[in-house]
Amino acid sequence: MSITSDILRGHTEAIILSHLLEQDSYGYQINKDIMKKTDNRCELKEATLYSAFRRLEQAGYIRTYWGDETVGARRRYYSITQEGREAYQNYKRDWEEAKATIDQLLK
Amino acid sequence: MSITSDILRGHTEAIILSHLLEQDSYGYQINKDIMKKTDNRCELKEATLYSAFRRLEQAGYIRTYWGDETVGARRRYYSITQEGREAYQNYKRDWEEAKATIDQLLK
DNA sequence: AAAATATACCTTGACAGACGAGGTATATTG
DNA sequence: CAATATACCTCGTCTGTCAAGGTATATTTT
Repeated sequence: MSITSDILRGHTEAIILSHLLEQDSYGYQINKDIMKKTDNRCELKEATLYSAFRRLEQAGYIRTYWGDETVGARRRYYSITQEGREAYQNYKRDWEEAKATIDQLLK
Repeated sequence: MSITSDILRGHTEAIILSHLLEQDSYGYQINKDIMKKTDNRCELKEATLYSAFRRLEQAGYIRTYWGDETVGARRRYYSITQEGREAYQNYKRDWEEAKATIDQLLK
């Protein structure tokens, strides 16, 4: 069983930022890593991922650069900015509070 | 601070079903009760509530009947069905799993 | 008595995020 | 040489939330 789109919604950006806190990475890899981390319970579909990247960049939470691969397909790397780190803390606070609230309602 | 629409999404139906497990109730009251339960952290907007009612009824998870008020505005009551109880258990399982998964990702 | 607020129901249309389906290009494997 | 894996991307659809609007009755305030 895997996490539904409707539950995922609202967490995509936080999940990506969290991953970028560990290290810079690129779309394809982030996708695979998150699936692996969660035993395939959470899959960010490509279209979802790329639209989130666009929002995050627009917001100034991430920056991008091209990798210097000489072989294989080019990779667009993402790195989290200082604002991104702060935004992540807010996302996390929101999550902790939402989690407690929903837990309280779903007795 | 209150729960965002994007996080709420996917939980509305479960929240309503959970409330109806306690007792039959009507829209206006459910709205107030949920706000009170959560100190205004979770507010299901009216339009959101009514569209959820429609989905839940369509799915056979709730049934409705008119109250027998002789004074004041009429009330449309909702009650949870057996299928609704089963659906609730599934929502709850989904939530427990999603919660663990997201917790794992937002380190 | 008139105006405002609370109780109670409802609909319509806009918006935004997730995603299916499609596309491009390179490298490896059978 | 066809298939699969790696890697990027876009377009259009779908669905749930919600702002804004509406109706009607009862109570409270001015």
